[in-house]
Formats: sequence, C-alpha cells, structure tokens
Amino acid sequence: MSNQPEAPAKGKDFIRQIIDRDLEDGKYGDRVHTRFPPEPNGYLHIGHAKSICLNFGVAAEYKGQCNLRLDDTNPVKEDTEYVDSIREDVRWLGFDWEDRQFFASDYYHLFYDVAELFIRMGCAYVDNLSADEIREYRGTLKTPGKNSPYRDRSVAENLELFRSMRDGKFEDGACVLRAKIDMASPNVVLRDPALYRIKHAHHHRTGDEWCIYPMYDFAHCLSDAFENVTHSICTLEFENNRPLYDWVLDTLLEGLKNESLFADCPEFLAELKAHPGFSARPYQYEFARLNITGTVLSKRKLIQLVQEGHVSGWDDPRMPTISGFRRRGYTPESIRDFCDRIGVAKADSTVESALLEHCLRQDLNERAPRYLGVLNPLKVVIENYPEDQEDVFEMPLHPEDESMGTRKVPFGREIYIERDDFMENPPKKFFRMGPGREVRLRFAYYVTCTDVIKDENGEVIELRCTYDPETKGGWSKDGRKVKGTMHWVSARHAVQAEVRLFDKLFTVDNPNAAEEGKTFVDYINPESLEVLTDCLVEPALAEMQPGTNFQFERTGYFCADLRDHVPGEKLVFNRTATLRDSWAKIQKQMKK
RNA sequence: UGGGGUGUAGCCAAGUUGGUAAGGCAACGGGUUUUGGUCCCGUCAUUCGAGGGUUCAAGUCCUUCCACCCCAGCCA
Repeated sequence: MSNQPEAPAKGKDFIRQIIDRDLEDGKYGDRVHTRFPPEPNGYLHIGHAKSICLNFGVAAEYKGQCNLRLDDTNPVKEDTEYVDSIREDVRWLGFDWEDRQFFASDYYHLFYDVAELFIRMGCAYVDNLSADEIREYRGTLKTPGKNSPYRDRSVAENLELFRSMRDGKFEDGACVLRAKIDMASPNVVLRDPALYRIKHAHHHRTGDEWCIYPMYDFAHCLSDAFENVTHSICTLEFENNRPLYDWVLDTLLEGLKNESLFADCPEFLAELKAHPGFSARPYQYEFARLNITGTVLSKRKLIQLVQEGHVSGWDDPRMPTISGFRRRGYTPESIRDFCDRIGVAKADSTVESALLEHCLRQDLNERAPRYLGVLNPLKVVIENYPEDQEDVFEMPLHPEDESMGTRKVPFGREIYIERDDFMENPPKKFFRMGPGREVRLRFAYYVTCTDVIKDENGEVIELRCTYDPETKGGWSKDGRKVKGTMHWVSARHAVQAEVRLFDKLFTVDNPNAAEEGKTFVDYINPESLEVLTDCLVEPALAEMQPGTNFQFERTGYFCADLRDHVPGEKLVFNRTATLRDSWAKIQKQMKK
C-alpha cells in the first residue's frame, strides 16, 4: 500500500524479546535459525500453523533461516503420505524452506555415534528391565525411583550390548539404552530416560537398515544442534523436557572436550566440530499451543474423526486441518493474519473462532469477486416485461475495486430470487420483497410484487411482478427509495449448481471437556453439513476453476470445490463463510 | 511444600529501571451504502487471581494464599 516503513511492532512477544537479547549479546553472532519439526504421523492443523508462522516468521524477520524437519524417530507411526501432505501444507501457507528439508532419520548414524560416546563417558547404559519393571523402578510423581540393577554395567559390557541391540540380536523390548542421570530427580523426565529402543520395524526412509530407533528427547536436541539451530521453539508440554534437552547437549559438549574418547572414531569428532551448533548450542523455548473454540486440535481426535467416518477425510471442509481449511476456501493470507493476531505467550488460552472468521472475511472482502447466486430459488415472473426481450447488465466484480473489472449478467422476464427474500406478511424491519412492495433487483430494475401464487398446501410457489423500465441499472431519476436490494438470476440463463453449506462441527465451545460418560464425538453437530443441489447461479460461474474464491452477494463467501467441482460440467461450491448478518441478529431480537 | 508452568475485560494480548491500564476480536449505539456486506464514528477494566506489606506512588517490588495447566510412553 505505502512505502512507509511498518510501524515498529510495539510489545514484541517473549520469543522475539529473547532473540533481541541474544542478538545484542552476540550469542550466535548475527545468526537466527529456527525449525518447524512435525512428526509425519498425521496432517497439519491450525495449531501447527501457529508454530509454522512463528518459526518461519521469526526467521524471516531477523533475516535468518527456518528448516523444515520431519521428526521421524518412530517408524511404526510414520508414513510418507504424511510427509507429502506436510510439505504441501507448509508451502501453501506461503513458507519456503529452500534447500533445508531434513529428516531426523538423516542423522541416525550420528545419533548412534553420540550414544556410543555417552556409553564411553559412563553416561548411558543398557537396561534389561522390562517396560513394566522400568515403570515400577521409576517411582511416582511424589516418591523417588530406584536404580536399575543393570545401571552399573561396565563401559565394555554396555558397548557390546548396545552393538548387539543395533545388530538385531535382541527382540523388541528386550532392553533399552538409558541415560544415567538421577533416579531420584523430582522431575521424572530425568529419571534415567530411555535413549534408544529396539523396534524391528520398516522405516519409511531408512527401510530395514536399523532395528533400534532413538527417542524424541535424544534425537530432537541433537538434530537442532546438527542443523545449527539457535532457537528451538516448541509448545508448553515440553517444558518438563527442557532439562533433558540441556543434559544431552551439555553431556555431548563435555565429551567433546576429551578427545581420547574419540580415539576409535576421529572422523566423528571432526564432523561434530564442523557444526557451529556445538560451539554455540541451541536452547529450547516453549509457548502455549493454540486452542480454538468449537473444534478439537489433537492428532488423536482428528484421526478418530477421519477413521470413524464423522467427516469425509483429512481435508473435509469442516476439519481444522490446513487441508480442510484450504478446501473450505480459507486463504493462506487469512490464516497467517490470524496467527499474527493471536500473539505468542505462555498462558494456556482458547481463541474464539470468531477471530479466525474475522481474518478470513477481511481478506476475502478485499479479494473475492462478486457474483449472484440463488440458493433456494423462488420463481418470479415480470408480467410487463416483454416475452422476447432480454437485457445484459455489465456488473462490477467488486464494489470497491474497479480494477477487478466487470462481468455480463443476462436478465429476462422470468427470474429466480431467494425464498428468504420474500415474506407474505413482512414485519416492519423486513427490507425485502412483499406483496405490493417495490424492491431493487441488484443492478437491474425496480420491481413491484403484484401477485402471490400458492400451491394446494398454501406454499408460495411463484410471484408476479411488474417492473419499471425507467429504473434500468437499478436506480431511478426521481430518487425514490425502495424497500431493499435483492440478488436474482435469469431463469433462462441460470446454471444449476450444488452448494455445500458448512456449520461448526461441534455444538459446544469446548468438545474436549466432555461430561461424564461422553466423549467429544457426542458433541458433533448433526447439521454441520447441508447440501443444496438445486441452486441457480449466474452463467459467468460455469467455467470457474476449482479452488477459486468468490462471493455470492448477500449470502457469503464461496469456493469452487477442489475435488468435486468440474468446470462446465458439475458445479460444486463450498460456503467458506457467511457474510456478517445483521438481519439474523434482528430476527433473534424479535424472537425474544 | 514432588517438580515445572500460568493467572490483566466475554476472548486473545501489550505493559521489562515502580509514575497512574495499548491494540485486536466480540458486544452495543450511530452515520454512509445499488450486498441487512464493506467502510466510518462512538461506548466498553477506578482496576490487573485474592489478601497483607513496602512506597509520595504498585499490574510492576516483598509476602501469604487461591485457581488452572503439564509430567510417572521402550509416543512426540
């Protein structure tokens, strides 16, 4: 819009304040390096968008870099289907990791070498306790744990055992590699956490090369360091893990000081030293994850919605997934704007879905071209309009943006209007059509309703009107006022379309807080999807491409469906959002 | 007193050497309008989870208490 520099962001969030401080201190020189590290075991949702905008946004603001890292340390849950969707969604949101797409599995050999180093340092051991026994030995939140009987094995024995683990000599679960920290720590994360477990499972990238896989706490901080990340930003639930993040990195750094530990593997030492991530190591910072009213944002619950068929798939337009929003017609700009506005802090919070809708409408209001479409058609015959006459009106595609141009809309003796736009006994505040009333057909003519035709059940099936030829274009020289302005389509030219109306997926603000004996599934809104198959739209929409956003004047923002809409053949439009509706508000007040 | 966090309006959120509560959403009034849309204008915290204390002055400092969230996966 203007060349003015953007007003300095007043009140930066705590993450950016930390970065400012680190930059001042020269902690990493002038480097700022972040990463977005999803596990490829599900589709990205709006909560991830917050993290993506934060990580990529911060990097861009500070002229730094942000990596895409697929945190694939658990082969039984992960799949390439998910890595493909993640890549697509991050890109769609408008972010670019350039050549920095990494996988935790890229570092499997390095992780392994670090594990052996920890063993040589006497900081890790192979434990033969069963999973159940480990749990027992861990103690409880309020009572300390106790040492495993295998805790004091010799370095040589641990090394041999660990190599045997790697070489596939043990069954799944036979033993694990554990960090030797403190079984009495008040933080249970530090009670000798597992570093490696045996899983004879096929990995989506490394195949059958490995049968031992690193745990998150071990792999994540090391991956950050290998990638020279400076600020490792994650969500609040990892706060308890931060001491372990620090322990792993600091232990490695400590080991680095003793070159004799690398006698057998000098190239490993050299490789580690080549990473700036070890001369100035990354630190972890935690922010509150996003919650939004009226939906669920946990992978487990989203996957349940898909698997139990409550929705049509991950990209069902009612889903809070990125792909769902995309198909619904949300724009990446609106989602980014939303993420900017909600802020980044440490307090648990739930943002009202109204804010997201606001961001959407604000964006779409500016960019969506306008069209006319009638969702529930009611026939209107204009009796004094000649049978063989026809008008073609050139209408602006946008009321405030002339540069968007115009489109031609045909008009004829028979038209359709919205059923809701007619009332036989209209109340005072109803500014639409009624018997004897004169209204404006948008950009066409003033018409006056002269007759109401009903079927045998008393249902209104057709209206008769007259029009004033002097009001062509929708205005009159005498400046007389009409009751309102309505949208319409020409009966002869209209194109049939399917319109899908979406409402919120859940009937309550917080489906997570289910009452006794219920689950979030019990709050699914049975009317969240309404399909209208007999809609009539203006002919200009016939060739619209899938994914195009537009507005049906007076009824809402829509988007040609990405899957089912076929230009010229089958028109399928998703309602992205309604327009703000003050008439609905008035109706509500009248009911009271 | 197991440990780690967080409490500012209906929602989100600034407030950083103590100086007299930003902004956005929602809501509610009004104006403009060929979309009951958009846009514009206005209203909306004597008070910062509660109590006590220090101070001329406290959301900010001290103190006691309360509430909520996270942690006992060989998940991330």
